[in-house]
Amino acid sequence: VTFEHRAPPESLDALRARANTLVGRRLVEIAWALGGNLEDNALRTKGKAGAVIEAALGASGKGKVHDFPELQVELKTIPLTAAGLPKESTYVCTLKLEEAASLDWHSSWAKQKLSRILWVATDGHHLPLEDRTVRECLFYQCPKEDEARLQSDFEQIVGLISTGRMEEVTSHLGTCMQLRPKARDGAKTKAVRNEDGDMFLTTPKGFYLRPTFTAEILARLRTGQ
Amino acid sequence: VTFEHRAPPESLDALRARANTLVGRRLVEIAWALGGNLEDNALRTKGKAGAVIEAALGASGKGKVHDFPELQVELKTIPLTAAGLPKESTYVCTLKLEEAASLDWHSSWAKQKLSRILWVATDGHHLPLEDRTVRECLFYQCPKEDEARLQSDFEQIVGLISTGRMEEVTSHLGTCMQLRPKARDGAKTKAVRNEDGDMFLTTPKGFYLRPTFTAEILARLRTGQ
DNA sequence: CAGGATCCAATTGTGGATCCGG
DNA sequence: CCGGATCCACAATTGGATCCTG
Repeated sequence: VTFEHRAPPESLDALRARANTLVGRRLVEIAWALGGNLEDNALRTKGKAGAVIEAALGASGKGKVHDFPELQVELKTIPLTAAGLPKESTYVCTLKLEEAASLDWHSSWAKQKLSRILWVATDGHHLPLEDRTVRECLFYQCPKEDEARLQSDFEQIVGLISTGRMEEVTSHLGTCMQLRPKARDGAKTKAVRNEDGDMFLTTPKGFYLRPTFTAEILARLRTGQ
Repeated sequence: VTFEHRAPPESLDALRARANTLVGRRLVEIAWALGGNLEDNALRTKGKAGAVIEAALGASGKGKVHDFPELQVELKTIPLTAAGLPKESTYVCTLKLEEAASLDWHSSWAKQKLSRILWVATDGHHLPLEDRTVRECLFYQCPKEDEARLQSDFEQIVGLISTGRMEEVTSHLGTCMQLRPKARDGAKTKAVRNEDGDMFLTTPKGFYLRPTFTAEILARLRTGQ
């Protein structure tokens, strides 16, 4: 699993053009074009499709909010079912529980990431990683209507946490975006202190887009909004 | 399982008033008031709640389209979950497959039955039959918007059958109303001949309202349309 | 059988847990 | 650990099969 990153694209049009050259190609072909491969000994493939697409498009947001910092664009690789619906929820960002009380939607990491997204949809999830293909690339600029729904979900969740009602926050909250565990097995409960000075135990959490919301977005983009 | 039927109600208001006297009562109390009981040796209770409610309200549409022929009202007893959502789909009527080609929505049995419905919703489906209660009674007059959706489902299904494409008709069709098997185990495949003279094998089928559609109807009726 | 529906095995959905590369 | 996501056991849904009464 090695390959070179391409240079960042110089404009949104250049990025979209580059993305469109990937459509229909197998992931292993894309890796070859970068001088690498996808052969490995790993038992699982989590995250590898995303890593290849990132390299091919020149995503380089190391330590930045966006994958393409100059363009303020987030890249999301999403697996589709045969029917063209998202197979999975989409990770957005982690939430620092200790900072919840001081978070505001309009300056949040979540809003920044969700405002402009290049969706790269992949196909063939019954096949080995190499043989999966890029099905379509769709550019999303978050409309006001969607932002209002996302803000509502965000504020409900962050509001409960900041008023000390963490135990009421479940993954069931949010019609577009939910809060779920985010960490590998080892990274379990830790103690955090909120701004009132209260200590509580928790596990790392992240925001995710629900598959139904992503399906709605993709459907609109396909029909030209 | 014996009880007397009450006389038919003389007006829609009388029917609604009579229905409202059942709200909150246990099914066994309703049977007692009719001089009967609900004790029996049957292993299952399918249809018994409906039979008690029919008797108590004076439904008597023997051989007629509606349960209350004078009022042109259909009675539907519907089990609810604790959250107040329908637990089951709702049977509408059977479809005579051999007549499909000559059926028209506006003169159909389905349209007639669905145009005016008294919903009697029951609660407590984790309890024995006797202890289940009547939760609410809601009168539905099918609005034009709903009728258009029902007509669309009906015509899609009937259209496929009447053009000889029975094998394409599945229970997945229809967003409001679907076609499903309707008969007990013994009543299996029989040969029918359609109007083109073609013979085909099939099983008895009936129209059912999907739980999501019924949920929408009930929610609207509760909030006063 | 027709009319009243419910039952329940199989499929779909989802949220808590987990995996990889750097 | 963080950022990239996927995995998968169990809950929710559903549609094919079935049950009772007259």
